Amino acid sequence: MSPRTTEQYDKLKKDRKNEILDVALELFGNKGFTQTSISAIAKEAGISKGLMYNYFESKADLLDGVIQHVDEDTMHFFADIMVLEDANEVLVQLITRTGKFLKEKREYNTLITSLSLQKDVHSVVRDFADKKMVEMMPFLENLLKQQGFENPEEEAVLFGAIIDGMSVQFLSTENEAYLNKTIQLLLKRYTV
Amino acid sequence: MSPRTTEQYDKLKKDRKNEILDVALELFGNKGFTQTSISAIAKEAGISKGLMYNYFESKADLLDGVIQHVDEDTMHFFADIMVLEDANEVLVQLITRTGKFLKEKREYNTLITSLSLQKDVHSVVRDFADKKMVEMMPFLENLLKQQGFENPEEEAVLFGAIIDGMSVQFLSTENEAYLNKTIQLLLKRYTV
Amino acid sequence: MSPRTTEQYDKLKKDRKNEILDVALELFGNKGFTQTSISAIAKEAGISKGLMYNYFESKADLLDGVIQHVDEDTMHFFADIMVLEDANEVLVQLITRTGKFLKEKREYNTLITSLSLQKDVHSVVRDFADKKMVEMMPFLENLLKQQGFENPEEEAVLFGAIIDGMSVQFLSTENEAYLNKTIQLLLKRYTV
Amino acid sequence: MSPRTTEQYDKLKKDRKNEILDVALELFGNKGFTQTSISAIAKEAGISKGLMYNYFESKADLLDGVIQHVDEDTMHFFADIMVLEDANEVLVQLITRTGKFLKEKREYNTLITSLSLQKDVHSVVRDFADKKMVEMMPFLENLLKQQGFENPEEEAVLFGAIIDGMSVQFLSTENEAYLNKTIQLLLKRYTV
DNA sequence: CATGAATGAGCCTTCATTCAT
DNA sequence: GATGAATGAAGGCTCATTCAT
Repeated sequence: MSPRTTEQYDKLKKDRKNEILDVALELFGNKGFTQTSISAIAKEAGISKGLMYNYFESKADLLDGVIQHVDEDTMHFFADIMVLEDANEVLVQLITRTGKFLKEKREYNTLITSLSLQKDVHSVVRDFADKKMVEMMPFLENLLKQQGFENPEEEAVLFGAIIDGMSVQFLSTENEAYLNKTIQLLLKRYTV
Repeated sequence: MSPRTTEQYDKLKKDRKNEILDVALELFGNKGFTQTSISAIAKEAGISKGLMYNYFESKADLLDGVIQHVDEDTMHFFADIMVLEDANEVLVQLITRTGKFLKEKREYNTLITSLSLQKDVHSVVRDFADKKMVEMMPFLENLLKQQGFENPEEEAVLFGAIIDGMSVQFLSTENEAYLNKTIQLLLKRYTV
Repeated sequence: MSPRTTEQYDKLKKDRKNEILDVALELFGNKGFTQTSISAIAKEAGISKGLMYNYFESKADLLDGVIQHVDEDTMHFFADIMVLEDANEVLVQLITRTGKFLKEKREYNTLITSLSLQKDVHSVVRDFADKKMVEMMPFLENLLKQQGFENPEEEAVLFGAIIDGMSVQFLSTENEAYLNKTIQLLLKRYTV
Repeated sequence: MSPRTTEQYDKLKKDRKNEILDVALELFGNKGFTQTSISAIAKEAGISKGLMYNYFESKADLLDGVIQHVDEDTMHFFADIMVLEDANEVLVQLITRTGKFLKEKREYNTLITSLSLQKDVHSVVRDFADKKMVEMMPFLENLLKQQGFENPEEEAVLFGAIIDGMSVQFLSTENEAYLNKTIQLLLKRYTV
């Protein structure tokens, strides 16, 4: 009889939006952004094509939404590492959580990696990549210095490359055993 | 006015095919496979759209062609390394040539990496990746053993990860200086 | 908290309806009927899309409403002219009020003119145009006869054409100065 | 066996293009630009929707094409009037040819008038309207002066209004008899 | 009475592929 | 062998209209 309250609407809308974002992430991640049609996402989400545009202004906007949505999760994933005092413990967490992150958010990582390989990358991704580099490297360097490495700067470069290589290998092959193995080796070399 | 000989025709056809493949690689690599239209390739190659189908059955077939075409180049790139006797020299060549390969065949590497991240990957790419893994690792292990590494198997895994990480970093950022730096570090660590 | 009386409701409903009609007229007139969406009207009127259908059965019905709504105004605009006894005064009023009408109800006039140019015009507009012709011409003829014109029938045709030409020129160019100038010329020629 | 020559292609393409332009003009003129879909034009022209884009880049481009196409005709319609020496003869031609132009190019005139009533008018139409005003009025003034009118400037304004009014009346009602009548009155008043 | 989520048809446009010449 | 006109199936997006609440 009476219309829904604003709160009810907001809740409903947010839930549905999240559902769409989840479906979109799965398809974008597995098939690629361009290869995934709005229709496919709508069908998978069980809604009409038109309704998609009630939640997102355009396909590009949906992509933004997907990335930001997971970015929040990502923060949670690594947030409390920064506050740890022991450098060794930070490295342990960094390595193991990266593994967990890759497994649990595989579609997201695949999507981001794919996008980063394209020339006309959405600014969101480019910004993200830049930030990662600028913020991460000095932080890493400092950790490795505390671990007693002679050339922490050089070691940080190699460490970063191993992480990225391990990631792309896992995302390409989905070989979880090999990922676990590489993580063990990282722990062995960089932590005690 | 005399008709061309069969050989001349074959030569012409091969040249033209190679030109198409070159153009296709450039566009596929920079814009992505899906984002590149047959029309665009034809126009860039200076031929008609229809003629494209004289050389390739479909867009997918063209992609196969592109990959195989560069694969031959790739072989040449690394072929004579295998016959070297000195393990150190092999590693030096392997590392430096990988750098050269990334720079000179950037579009190709971008294309392959992109494709390998997709679920519905063309079998060609999947096969290629598998082969790389199966053949490369034991070869690498052997080299590192000769270099005196205590755990050559483990070291091979890390070496491979660094190579892949370095690659994806370069392909994403196109930062050549950083690539060169990483190559130097690889040489420092794995060769004398 | 006491329920509103029926009268209050009716009043409220009428006010709201008029507001919708005003907004619709403005948008239809400036952007065109087809180019104006129900959503845009609802948003501009500050009500929900759904409520629009409480007042109007369809977009076409809303258009009907808009036209009839202004038609009432139009009557008021010209109503008391008819009762004037002096033919000269009637003409003066007819000419000057037409100018005022064009300026004050520009959107309406633009809308009507636009609609009248379309084949599949809503019957409302067609009827309106016919009526205007049938009723107006004899009335005009009579006036011009009283003003001493030798061929009042012919003069009425030209007079009507000037009015329509002046109108469409103003609606197209929005050049108010030129409109005023034409009005002065009309007064000069047809009144004393 | 051999492909068509460039000339053959050009001829074919031009013919087809003209056919599309004719159909588009008819539909745009009768139903309005926005109300006419590319599909409808293609169907009426007996070709596929996709082929439309082989001839015109977009719907807006097609509109441009339609307008320019008829503009050429328009020039021919009025071109040789300018060179006549006798002012009276020029006016006779101007009036009668305007009538002919309205009848023979009714859809075009309807389209142009419709477009000129919209705020966001395509620049082509706006330019056209401006030019008409700036070039036409002094020309008209001069003619009427030669015809012995006391206030040629004022008379030109009225003459122009009658032409425009007559036009919009005909385009709205399609009443050819009334158009002819108005033309006779114009001739009577402005020529001998 | 009032809301806005939801639908589905239709719109403009692109593109791989075919085919008459 | 070579051309580019032609097709038809999508794709992204808009919008009038309906309906559960």
